Amino acid sequence: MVKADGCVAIHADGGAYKPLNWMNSPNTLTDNGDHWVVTNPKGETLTINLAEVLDEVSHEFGEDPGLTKDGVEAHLQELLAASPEVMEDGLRLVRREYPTAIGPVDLVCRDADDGVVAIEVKRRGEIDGVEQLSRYIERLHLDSSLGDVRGMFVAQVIKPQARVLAESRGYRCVEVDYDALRGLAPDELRLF
Amino acid sequence: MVKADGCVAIHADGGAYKPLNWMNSPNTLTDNGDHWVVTNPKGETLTINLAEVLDEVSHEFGEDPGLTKDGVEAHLQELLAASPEVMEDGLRLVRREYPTAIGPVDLVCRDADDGVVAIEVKRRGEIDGVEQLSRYIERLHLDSSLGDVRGMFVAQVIKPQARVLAESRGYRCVEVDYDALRGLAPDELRLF
DNA sequence: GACTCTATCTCGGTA
DNA sequence: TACCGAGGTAGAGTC
Repeated sequence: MVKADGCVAIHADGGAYKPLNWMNSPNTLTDNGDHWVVTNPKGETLTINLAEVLDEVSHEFGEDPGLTKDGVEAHLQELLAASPEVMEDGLRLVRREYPTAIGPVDLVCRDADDGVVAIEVKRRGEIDGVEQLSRYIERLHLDSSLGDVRGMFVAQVIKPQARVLAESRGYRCVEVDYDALRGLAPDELRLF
Repeated sequence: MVKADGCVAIHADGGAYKPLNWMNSPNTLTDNGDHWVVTNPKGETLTINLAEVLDEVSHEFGEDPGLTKDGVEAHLQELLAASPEVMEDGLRLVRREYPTAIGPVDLVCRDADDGVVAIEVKRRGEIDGVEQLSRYIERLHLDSSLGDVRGMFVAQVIKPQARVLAESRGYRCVEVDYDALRGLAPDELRLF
């Protein structure tokens, strides 16, 4: 199996996981008819002798959409959506993944005074997360139906630089404990 | 990719080694047209939604010949054949894989006194290796052209029980250092 | 980019 | 059969 990045894998007809032999990209494949030679910049060589060719097919698959994993940032967001009061007393969820033209806002809530709060959720709170929140808030301000929008930056750990930037822009910073949150969540969100 | 043992692997178009997702055999695959459901006895489920089918090919490959690895017992035997004096002064190779009716003897040599020596080579010397050597020597004694045959048991490590048995039968025990042997071998046998 | 840690790890070896 | 350790580990997350 030769993939789009040039890597080569030789699979046996059993055992899903590991190829018999392989070479990762970057490499170069030379097709010599009855044998292929694959070499990489480290000077390693993989020679494949072809005894018989039963089939040979090739397809273009285009961009790899990749995988999105469950149980990390998405799961943290889910837990916070289920228990907004953990972040601030009186907070109520308006919606998760609130759509804007520049991407969805993780959480939009209303506070005890009915003011709109835009919340950016990260596992590790760093500067780029604060910038992201700023862009969303700027965007939400254009939506006159929401009135004034307050920002809140929520993460398991917020780095000092990120905290300074966020607070200088008037965003509240909240650190949350993932495990405690998990214990607090309603049964249907718990994994055990 | 579905293999002969029923295992299923979903590969992205890059990164040779690891599938995006997979399920090992034993399992059962149910083809529901637009989606496949793979389940295993542990109760785990893998559901594959088919967005588009570009190609579908199937081949019978027959018995898997497997892989034989270099650098293990066969390689040790090769190195010893190239340097018999490592095992005993004056030893000269007669031949490797000396054929008998019950299988090949790893090495047959002649010692300084021109006596025939049958040698069993193992990575780890255990009792079954000594028994194997005994059978070969018994067999070689039937071959009157060789005269008396002495036994030698050679391994990287010889277990105490195996050593006791071998020496009680009059076989010399020799432990050899693979790495030292490798450094000692002629250039064409060296890998670097 | 270097380093650390996890894995439905796989795979081989040994008690 | 269970446990332990290495791997061309790969791959993701972190500093």
